[in-house]
Amino acid sequence: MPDILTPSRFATRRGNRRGRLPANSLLIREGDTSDAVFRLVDGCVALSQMLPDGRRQIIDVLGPGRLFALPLDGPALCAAETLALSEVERLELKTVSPDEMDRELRVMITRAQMHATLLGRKTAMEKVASAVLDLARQFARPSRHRRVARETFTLHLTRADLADWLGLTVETVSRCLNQMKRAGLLDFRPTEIVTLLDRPAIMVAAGLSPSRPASGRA
Amino acid sequence: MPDILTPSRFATRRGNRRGRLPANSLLIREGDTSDAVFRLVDGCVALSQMLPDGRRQIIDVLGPGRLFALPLDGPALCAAETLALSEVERLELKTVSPDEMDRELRVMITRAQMHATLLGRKTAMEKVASAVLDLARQFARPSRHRRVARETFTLHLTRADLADWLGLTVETVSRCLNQMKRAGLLDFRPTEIVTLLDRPAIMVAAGLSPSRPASGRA
DNA sequence: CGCAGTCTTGAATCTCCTCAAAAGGCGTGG
DNA sequence: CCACGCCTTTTGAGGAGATTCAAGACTGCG
Repeated sequence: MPDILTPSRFATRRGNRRGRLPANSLLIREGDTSDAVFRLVDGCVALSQMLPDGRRQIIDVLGPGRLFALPLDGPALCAAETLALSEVERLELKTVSPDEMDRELRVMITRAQMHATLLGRKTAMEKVASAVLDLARQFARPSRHRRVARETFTLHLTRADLADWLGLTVETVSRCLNQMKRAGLLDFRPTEIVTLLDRPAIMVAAGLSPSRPASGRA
Repeated sequence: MPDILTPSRFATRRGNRRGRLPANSLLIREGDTSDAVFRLVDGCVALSQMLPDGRRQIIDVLGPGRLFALPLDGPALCAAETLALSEVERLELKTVSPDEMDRELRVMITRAQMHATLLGRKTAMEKVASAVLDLARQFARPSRHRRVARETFTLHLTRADLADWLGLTVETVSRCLNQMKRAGLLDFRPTEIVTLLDRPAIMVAAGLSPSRPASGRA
């Protein structure tokens, strides 16, 4: 169970605008409204919705730089929770430039559209491969060996998080990931450090031609 | 196959801002960019994406009043096509108030988020029931008998469109719809006029408590 | 060291898909 | 007006992919 940490409590942390939060902090509850937005400075945040019976869907996984908790019209505001130790900045709504808000809204839509195609039309394997590519871009670690360009990233999500993001079950996610590992497409030593060993093959597995961009941001 | 009708060709129709388009007109192709947006005055438009191998996902189904083809950052602009005889207004980007653009962006996000939950976490039956409720709201027909409040709407989508919207197959959509019909939840005489006979039961079938709003617009 | 939580793996089950065929609608043309 | 063809929809039977259920392995932590 995530700790609860509402926007107001967050705001009172030394009265300032910036805070460091442990993993699994619930920043926003579904249905909350507020006069502020948040910027993820470092770490990882997930936006999610729940069905009445407890089924969960993670709408988006955010990496450093993303804004969240933008005020939306409908009643369907997402819950937001950290998936890793994160640094979050609270911004008064009025202090955010319309341009920046706008840009974030567009990023959200673009990503939501791509994700809808993933959820509705891709196989389990394609979903997992697509997720790996997206996370590799958002959470890339500087490669230690400069010569071999091996992409590595920190997987902040648990299998359960991945499942809720991709519309699968934990077991299916695990099976796909290990299948890719056995096939030599990627590797994960501890479960949270993932290395892409064969990016073109992963792109094919994701249902993309090995060249296509597939980015969701500018 | 839809007729093609690019924004430029549309714009040259008598050089004016408004046009009446038959069903299955392709208004925007995936990847198009433009300096204008469109407002759906009457009819029905679907936004969709295709995977390289032809699988299609309908991102959203728009009813009268909605804006579409807003410029987005990423490469993932949707194709837009009419699903019915529609009246569409072309608006120069500069003439649209930022507020209105903003509002539409928020509607799109809210709906996209709800739809992600539907695609990732609902059963076939729940998906179809949810779709029926959404369409009933967007395409409600004035009820003839004022006394009995029977909701009726025009189903502009084919089974194939519904399938591509809900991440199902035509057959599954047909089976769910007919199952609801046999259970007395709804009726469709010609396939395109749908009547809600038992709204609470449909809401339950959609995975909602029978009271919850489930709206995606203000 | 041992417990709790996460992850992996296997076997059985089920939902939804695939394939196939028949039925219904609708416009065209005889 | 009916016949024909085309397209959409419906329905059935069988199969596949993902889920469910269940157990065991691994990891981190007190």
